[in-house]
Amino acid sequence: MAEDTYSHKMVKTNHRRCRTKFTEEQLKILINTFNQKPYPGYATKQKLALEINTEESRIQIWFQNRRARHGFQKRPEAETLESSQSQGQDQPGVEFPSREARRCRTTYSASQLHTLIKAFMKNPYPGIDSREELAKEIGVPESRVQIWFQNRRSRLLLQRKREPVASLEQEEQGKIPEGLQGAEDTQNGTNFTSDSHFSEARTW
DNA sequence: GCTAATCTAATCAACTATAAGTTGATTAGCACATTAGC
Repeated sequence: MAEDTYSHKMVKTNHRRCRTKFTEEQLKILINTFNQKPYPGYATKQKLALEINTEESRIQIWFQNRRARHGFQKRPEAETLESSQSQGQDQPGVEFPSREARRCRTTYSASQLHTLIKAFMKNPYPGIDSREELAKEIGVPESRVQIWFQNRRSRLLLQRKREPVASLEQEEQGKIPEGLQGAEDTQNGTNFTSDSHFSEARTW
């Protein structure tokens, strides 16, 4: 991460991403935007990121945490461009404008996928350093690598639950990532066991 | 239909201030998260 590029203070940690420390001015802008637009689209997040000189992915996380911790009403379902104009009336001052455009969907090439899958088989929980290295290698933002690993783990867990027998056979044939077979995470010394289904072995 | 993007809820962990609260980062998702682009 080009942490020196950004104006917020970064604190070095071992395996996780450095904790972002927003300045008062940055928080003021974030809170102000949140009060008007608790579900910003990609364009808004990008604009905010430029404005307060941070990464768009940090804005995303900040909004997620903010929504979760401030008793905020969940996003109304089935918003449409036409009907959404009247949304948000239950919360004075809060807009639920038409759902803004998402980030453009990333399309991975065969070689990018090959690299990602290879890395996943080595360690399904890469730390920030590994993710950044991978991101650099395949030429995508680190945040995309993080999302790819999240989705990959999710799909694999789902697949294991739906087809436990088939998954076992795959494991026997070595098709399941080592991380599910008790391989060691060399970055933090954490052991992953197949029974743990990833999460219970997380001991940051 | 597949899967990237997004979401909630729970939890970990750094920080501030010195025991506990705040908040950024990470994770799973269970009648198997949902939404949406290709």
